[in-house]
Amino acid sequence: MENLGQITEFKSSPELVEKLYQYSIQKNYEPGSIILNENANIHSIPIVTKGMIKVIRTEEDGREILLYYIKSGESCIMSFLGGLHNETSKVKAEVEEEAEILFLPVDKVSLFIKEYPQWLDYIFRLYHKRFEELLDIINAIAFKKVDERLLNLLHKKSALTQSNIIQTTHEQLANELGTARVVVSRLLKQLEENGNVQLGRNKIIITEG
Amino acid sequence: MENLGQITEFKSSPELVEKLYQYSIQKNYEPGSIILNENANIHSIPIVTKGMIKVIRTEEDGREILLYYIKSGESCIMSFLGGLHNETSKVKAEVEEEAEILFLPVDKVSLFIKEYPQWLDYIFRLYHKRFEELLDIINAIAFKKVDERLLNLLHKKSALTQSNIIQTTHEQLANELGTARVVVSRLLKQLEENGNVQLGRNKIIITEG
DNA sequence: CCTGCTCTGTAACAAAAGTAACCGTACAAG
DNA sequence: CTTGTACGGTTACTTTTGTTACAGAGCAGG
Repeated sequence: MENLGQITEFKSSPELVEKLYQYSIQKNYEPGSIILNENANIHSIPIVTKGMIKVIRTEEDGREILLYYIKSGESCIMSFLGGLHNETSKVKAEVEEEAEILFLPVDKVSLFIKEYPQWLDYIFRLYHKRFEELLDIINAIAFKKVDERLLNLLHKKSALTQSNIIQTTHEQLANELGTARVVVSRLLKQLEENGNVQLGRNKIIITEG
Repeated sequence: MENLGQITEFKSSPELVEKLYQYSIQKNYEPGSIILNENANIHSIPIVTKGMIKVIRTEEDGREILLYYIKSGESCIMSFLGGLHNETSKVKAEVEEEAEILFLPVDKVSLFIKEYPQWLDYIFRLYHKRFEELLDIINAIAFKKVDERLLNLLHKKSALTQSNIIQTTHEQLANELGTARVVVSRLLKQLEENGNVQLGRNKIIITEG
């Protein structure tokens, strides 16, 4: 998705698409860049047009947990509400894959809601999606064991990158799951023994499913 | 709150309030009633005008976890989005305190969005609130130990009922925290020894804070 | 006053996850 | 080639939470 015109809700309104491009500022980011920091003020909302971003919740002591990914064509809906209410961000957003992002000033966000019903539909759809993802996360951390969550995460990453080779470190995975590196190493070893994965340096190969 | 006109967003539009009453069906419920079941179809969204409702996420095996409370004047925003997209509910809603609820058909929900900006403001505000509550829940179950979460829950209940005497059973608390009864009993005993609470049958008295 | 029910207290044990410490190995930079 | 650093493997141990099982306490209804 390199063109906002491809977004379902926007197909019926080229005018909206044009306005979006007109009022947004485009920026490019390398993997690892921080788009949005916890407690940062929000002046504009990001719409991802290329690449992928991950949204992370952090605890004061530095521990983190992955909430969800923002894929191309999607926006960070938390920024949206935060911006609307003039609040600071409750999450951190980090670039996972080289990304191109449009930043739309919050005043335009509100304006477009009044003028373009498609824009509101878009926002609602994303809201809905994020809500469900958060519910899934809650179920996972409340009821699932770490090994199952780990395997799920690997599958999700595999699906996102459309490859069964995952480039990451145990430390990374531990952060995203909100646990410690040793735990991940231990469980990965088990998964390898069970034939679920094959381990390498900075690399995990999924050998089933 | 017995009157929708008292809701911040609605003060500027008595017309909207009138319409809400006109198109809604009012029902009354006893504590323990289930307003909305997981996987139920959503034809109308509930607006609580009296009492309190709790929203619960359940796992297939019967385990549950409390998400948040819907207080008087608030609505179940999950139903809203679910209704909009013609989906089934992902959560269960149970009456905590004797409640009076207005049910507004989903088609009216969409209609009002177009006609009354206040209605949209209301929806956005609730969305925002729920989102933050979900984030808090995630932080709690990911990073906090059960004893801390238990104490938090007790304080929350105390604040909601404006009383430091909490009427509940250990079983109840365990369900809301997504853990087992023995665990809660054990931790409550510890809290009692630490002087945080005083225990009785069907009753917990908070003795500090 | 007895009976049956629900609620609570405890013990003993198992499983899962967290923590600390240490070592070897791959890899990049010099 | 050497050296420093990041990464992964492993051990030993603690803490936390889950599980099972059972006994006593309070309470309502007959």
